[in-house]
Amino acid sequence: MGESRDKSEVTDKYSLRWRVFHKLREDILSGKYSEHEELKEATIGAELGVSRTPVREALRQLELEGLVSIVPNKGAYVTGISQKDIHDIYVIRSYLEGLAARWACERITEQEIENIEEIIYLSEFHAKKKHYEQLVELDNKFHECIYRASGSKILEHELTTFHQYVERMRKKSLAKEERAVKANEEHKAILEAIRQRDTELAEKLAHEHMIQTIRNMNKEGLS
Amino acid sequence: MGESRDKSEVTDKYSLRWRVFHKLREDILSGKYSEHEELKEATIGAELGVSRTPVREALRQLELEGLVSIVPNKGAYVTGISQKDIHDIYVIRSYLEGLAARWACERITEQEIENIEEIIYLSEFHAKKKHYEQLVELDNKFHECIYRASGSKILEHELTTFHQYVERMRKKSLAKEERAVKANEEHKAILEAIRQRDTELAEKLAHEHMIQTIRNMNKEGLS
DNA sequence: ACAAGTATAATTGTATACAATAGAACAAAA
DNA sequence: TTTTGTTCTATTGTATACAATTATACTTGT
Repeated sequence: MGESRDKSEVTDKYSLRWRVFHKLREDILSGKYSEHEELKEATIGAELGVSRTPVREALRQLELEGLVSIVPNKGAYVTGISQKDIHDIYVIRSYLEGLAARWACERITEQEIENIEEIIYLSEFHAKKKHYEQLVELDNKFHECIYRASGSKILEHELTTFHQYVERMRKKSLAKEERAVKANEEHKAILEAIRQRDTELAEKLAHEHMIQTIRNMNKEGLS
Repeated sequence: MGESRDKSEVTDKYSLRWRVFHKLREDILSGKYSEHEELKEATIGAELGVSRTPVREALRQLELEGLVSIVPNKGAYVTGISQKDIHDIYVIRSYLEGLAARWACERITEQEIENIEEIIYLSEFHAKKKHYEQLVELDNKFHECIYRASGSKILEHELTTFHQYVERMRKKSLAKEERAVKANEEHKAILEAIRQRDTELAEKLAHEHMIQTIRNMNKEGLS
């Protein structure tokens, strides 16, 4: 990757493996590679200007995420994720987001509540202004705050992974003002339930928030 | 790992990376390494008689599973999983197993139902005979069949990972005849609900099956 | 023409060599 | 004594070299 010195040294801070990993993930999710396509270490390395070593490490990680499947001594093949997979992820999330909200009721601190309030407040602002970039960022933060507040390392880890997984889908979803506003209102309701320590309601609302997202996704033509 | 030629050539079929990965995971989960302990590539490589390369790949994978955390240019540190983490995993599984059973209702084939019947039948036999090794194996198979029958690649992948994660806990659990018999009866009920295509009941039973497992875990002194 | 077997090439698996980084030990100055 | 700066060492990051494996192409015999 020879584009050093053009985007501040921050870019260069990341290891090659990290960059290859994210590049490949992005390319797979964006459909640059077709299903079952073979990913040859040397080829990818050459394209990205790195040796096979970081490529291999990245591929091994992607295997664990289920995005490529590796046949020993043969090669790595793109698995990709289908439209159905994305739907499944949202359904799974609907359960786990519910659980996270439930646990958050029992463990959230005043400080964390205030942080989330600020996020919601800012989201209202940016929704009005149609600052979609920021909206996605704030949506990220809202959910990650809930995950954190659940007090469960494992659940946080799972949900964060899924969350990143469907990032490109969310970007589309929130780029509709109507949905952006509604999503934020749902966030508000979830926070309120958590503040009241109403576990059942919080779980239900968080669950339904995902279901709404799925509905919205299906309404707009998919992919 | 110089123990070649003692356990049939099957053992040797696996790549070094695979072996290092599983060895490390086992060692971390069994508490051989203490929390925050540093895992040096060269040291582990020397212990296992392999070079740093497979060790590195294994560590990167373990990072994604959350068992080690890697600080760039510094090292890999054991994260391990606490008793609470295990509890959390079971609660998460209780939701996802429910979902898997629900989806299985809609998609399972006659052939798959028969396979599961056979597993249950065999489990009864081995439970009576106190063949605990086989029981764990059959318990694995039962759950994996349900995961497969759910028709969701993603859900299957998630649940399989969790399942392996808590394997050592399950071994203890099923080594009590009382629990082994009860677990099998619960399996039977779940299958019956799925056969009747009763989605609500199947989900509820699969969910409660996990809750029972948690209760049982807490009864016996934990790890 | 076709099948089987063998050589050849391409690709992954593993080991090692080299580069970059971070931390420790030590020395010098205040 | 404390602080700062420098050297040295240990460890990771990356590239390359070599080994093992798999797939391909070719040859040979029928």
